[in-house]
Amino acid sequence: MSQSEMDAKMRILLAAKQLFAEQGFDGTSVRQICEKAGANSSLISYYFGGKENVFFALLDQFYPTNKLGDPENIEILKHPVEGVKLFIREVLRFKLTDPEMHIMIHQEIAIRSPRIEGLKPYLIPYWEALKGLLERGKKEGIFQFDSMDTALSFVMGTVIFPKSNFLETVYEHDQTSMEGIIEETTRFVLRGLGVKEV
Amino acid sequence: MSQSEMDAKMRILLAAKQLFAEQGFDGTSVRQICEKAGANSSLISYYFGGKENVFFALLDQFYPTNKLGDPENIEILKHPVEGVKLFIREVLRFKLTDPEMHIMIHQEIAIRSPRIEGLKPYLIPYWEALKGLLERGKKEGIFQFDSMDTALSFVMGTVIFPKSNFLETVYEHDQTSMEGIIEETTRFVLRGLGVKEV
DNA sequence: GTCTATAGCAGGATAGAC
DNA sequence: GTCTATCCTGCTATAGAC
Repeated sequence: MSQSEMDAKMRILLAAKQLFAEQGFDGTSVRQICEKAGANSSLISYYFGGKENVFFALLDQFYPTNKLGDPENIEILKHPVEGVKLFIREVLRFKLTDPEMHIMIHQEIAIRSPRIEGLKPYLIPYWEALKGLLERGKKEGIFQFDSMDTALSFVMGTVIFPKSNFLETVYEHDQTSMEGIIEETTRFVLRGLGVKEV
Repeated sequence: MSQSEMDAKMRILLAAKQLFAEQGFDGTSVRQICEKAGANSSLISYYFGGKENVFFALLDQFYPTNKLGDPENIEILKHPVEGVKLFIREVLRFKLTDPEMHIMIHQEIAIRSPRIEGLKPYLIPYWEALKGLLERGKKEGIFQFDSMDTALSFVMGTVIFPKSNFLETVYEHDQTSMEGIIEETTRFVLRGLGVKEV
């Protein structure tokens, strides 16, 4: 792959990422992407073979490798509280460092898009890991909840729901650092799960 | 409005509600709606004046009146804990009794659709009320959090994030009653906000 | 590799018959 | 009020020149 080809492809990817996040996959046209990328619209077919494949190319390019599966973290994941902390940190780090990707994925989940099937391999491992942590924590008496599904939804909603700009008039727009947000979210979740000293 | 007209309009509304929830507004065509409704596709223009107006007709028809604004609830809203309980109950009641409407609205928020402007009058009063409760609770030392925006996002994510069917393989599909879900969600949120005895 | 031009289709909306 | 037929627009994708 030549340097210029790499650039054209990458320009298309970056433009698509931004537009998908702003307007959704359906709401974004191939023409729009290429105009923003300064490329000819036929190049989408040439490089990717269609708009849908641009979406999956974005996942390959920008979705982080699952840190929760790292061997070095195996020990941490045996401790429910530390495991949940790591889980929240990883998800929020992604959400806050690449908000476009996060929003794009959130949209796909929300609209139950046909691309969900292709998304599952990227997402499911995280939620399986969380479920394992919740199960273990409940068994050990550290977490208190009745329904696993409600608990999963609780943590999921808390960590993946992005700041919605339709509430801009309600938000105070307080500036909180990434570490601050991670810390406070962790406190919300662990307290919510019934952990006493957080 | 004659009885038969009422029926045709209503059949279209119900079909649209279901399809919007399943496939999103953009992913649903006028032809599809009318086929499901057993009506001619030109009737969308005749009755509503376009697809977008079907969306807003759904809001008028099915969005609940804001119970939090009822005079009888003024006293309750002065007590942060009781107020948050009422808030969660009202939002979850809507989400669980008319999931299609809830999912449809959640989608619009997620994709930042152009219809958001028209949605705001329906939604903002709830979030303003919640913000007031959080402020008061924090001032009174009942709730503990640093960032109002993070706290708002926390409660928002918890109550509005719907069960995502892409996680069907992860969920246990435990059957919990509406009251059970409301109770457990209330516990998550109040605990998360730092309320001790819940 | 990158362009122009266009095929081919599906969408929303409407005119006009009944 | 409800239908058929059709218009127009915008989309993705591709053929083929350069």
